[in-house]
Amino acid sequence: MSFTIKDIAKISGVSTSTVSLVISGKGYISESTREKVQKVIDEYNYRPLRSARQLAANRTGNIGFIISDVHLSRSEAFYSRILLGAELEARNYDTYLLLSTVPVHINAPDDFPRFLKGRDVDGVIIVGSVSPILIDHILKLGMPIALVDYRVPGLEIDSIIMDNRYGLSLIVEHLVHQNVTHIGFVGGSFYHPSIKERFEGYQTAMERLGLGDISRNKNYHYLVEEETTTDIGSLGAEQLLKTVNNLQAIICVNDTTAIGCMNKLQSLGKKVPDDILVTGFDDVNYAALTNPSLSSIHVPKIEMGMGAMKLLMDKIENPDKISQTQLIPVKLVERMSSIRPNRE
Amino acid sequence: MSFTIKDIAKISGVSTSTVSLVISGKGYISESTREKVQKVIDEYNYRPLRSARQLAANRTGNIGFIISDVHLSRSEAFYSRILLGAELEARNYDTYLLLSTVPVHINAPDDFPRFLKGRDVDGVIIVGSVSPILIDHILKLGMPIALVDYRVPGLEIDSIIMDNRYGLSLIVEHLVHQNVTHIGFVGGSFYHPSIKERFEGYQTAMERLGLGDISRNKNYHYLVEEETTTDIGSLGAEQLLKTVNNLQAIICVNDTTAIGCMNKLQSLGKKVPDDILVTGFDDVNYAALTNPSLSSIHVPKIEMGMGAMKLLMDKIENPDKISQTQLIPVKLVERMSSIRPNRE
DNA sequence: CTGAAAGCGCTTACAG
DNA sequence: CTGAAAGCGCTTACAG
Repeated sequence: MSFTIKDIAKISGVSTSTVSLVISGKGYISESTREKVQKVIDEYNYRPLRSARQLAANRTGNIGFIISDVHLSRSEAFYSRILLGAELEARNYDTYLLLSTVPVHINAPDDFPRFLKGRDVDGVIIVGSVSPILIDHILKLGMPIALVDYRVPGLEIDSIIMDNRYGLSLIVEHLVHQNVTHIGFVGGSFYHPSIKERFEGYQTAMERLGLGDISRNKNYHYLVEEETTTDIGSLGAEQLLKTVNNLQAIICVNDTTAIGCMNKLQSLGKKVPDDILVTGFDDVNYAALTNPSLSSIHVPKIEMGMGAMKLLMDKIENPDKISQTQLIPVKLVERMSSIRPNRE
Repeated sequence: MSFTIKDIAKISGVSTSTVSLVISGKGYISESTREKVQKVIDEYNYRPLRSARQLAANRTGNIGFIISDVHLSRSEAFYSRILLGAELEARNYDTYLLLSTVPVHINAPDDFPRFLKGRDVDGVIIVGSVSPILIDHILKLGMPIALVDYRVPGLEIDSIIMDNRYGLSLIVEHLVHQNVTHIGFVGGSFYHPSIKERFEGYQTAMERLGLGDISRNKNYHYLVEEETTTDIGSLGAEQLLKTVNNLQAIICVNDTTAIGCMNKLQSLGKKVPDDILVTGFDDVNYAALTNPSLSSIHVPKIEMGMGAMKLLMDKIENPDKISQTQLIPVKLVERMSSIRPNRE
């Protein structure tokens, strides 16, 4: 068997309480004692047994990471970065992440993540939109939640969201500065707040720049009540081309749709950026690899994941803390797809 | 607080031992007692606390799932299905999967998954090729391993692999039956055994069908010491076209390279399948969505993940069991990309 | 087939 | 600042 806290205590000549205190960093320990004990711990490479620790401290040491199956498969490049960020931060808390996908529409309690049925996590991070039934259920369990890229207005839950409206205003300004004014928008279902905010950001920015007639013109935006896929991007491009004269640019609600959009434009004989400018949102890692490279709004995904983990652990340690919403800043990344040629 | 085993014992009028036995299904319990206790458990929706259980039984209840960062990012569609399979099976053992990526080349112990440093898993599943240093280290820890899509000859480790050679013979036969004989091969680094086996399968099948002169002709295959990406597929297509007269078909080592290959062929004005046939391997979920749809070798990924989990749990319960290698059968899926038009 | 009891390896008031 | 001791909620020989 491995060493236990008793062994370490005996070797160091102190009590197990003292060893425990040294490890956890809690309480007051004289510097000399701490050093003495720490030396023994290091020497024997001692690590406390998780399950014993958990049992005694009434913590599981696990955090649930929940995402809808549809989001994960549709925007894997986006959400997997958030998972990575959360995992990186989890290491600082000596916590493990338990990943679970859930159906978009929860029908039965059977669809809940199984770590919820046991008492196997101390809290959960939920990424993207998810059934209100699930959130309700977790709340009733009294379990802390941190939301990423989602919000439930009216509920007291920590959340981390990116500044979608601001991102859209950056794009619109970038285009208008190039004297591009006939700007279409391809979006998706408002079920996801980010999608809605991006569309609203488009409208607000257009109106602010005196292009309100365009942003309110039905022909200028193609929205579908579906998940944002490359297909939606293709359909949107086709549709806008059909209904709008003199279309100069298409703002896509995210990079995935932008890629579908560019492919469709090219297969219809329209060159990007020569004939039409295209932009995305999220700046997923393949955005720089498309041809032409895709202009996008950079979203710090890793940081969002880390932030969620921090918020959650903070909430677990201080249950009475007031919940907050963090708005993560974004920035424009100009690439080939949105640079108008021969501007001079 | 929640109910404990003591509460259940008191309510049912038995001892905690009996309740424990009912839950675990171990030992002999009279049917009537079992029913009585089970009823109370169901009624109060009792679930034993993991950490207590783990502490008492000296099990962590966790399994580590290790994959190299490069594999995961290159073949995400393939390996994520294996993860899903393992997760599905994990539920049957009431076990959680702890996911960790590792660098392809481990340099320092710091690169090891952190669940290895603690004693936080009962065993690990390793997917794809991984540094021998890591495997050595785990073996020294005395921790059971199950390998998926990888093998270390000479070591006693359970492994699950697909029948790569047989898959390749199916492809070659399928092509030759259509009177296609000028068949090239695009592959990757032999660091990964599957890649090597597929190439060898190609050679063996070609020779068996009397086309040995082709399979041994360097001009007929493009192999690079790199991860198999779409780029490799493009390069391979270009290269084979350049060096081989009358090229009729290209067998790609997996679907990813096949997609790069098809794109390149089309951009060079060659039609698939009219001018050249193309095949892949793995049958990832987007293989059916390419244009033309891609013929491939179907690999039961979910089943492989489940199988690995079973092998591993079996090994954990019976440490003296002899390790085995399971060869998973594969089958050809004929789609448009390999059907020669106007055969009649 | 079932119960009493020890023990798993920690944490945490409590006392000093 | 440190130690003795109780207790976390289970499992598992052991006895009967």
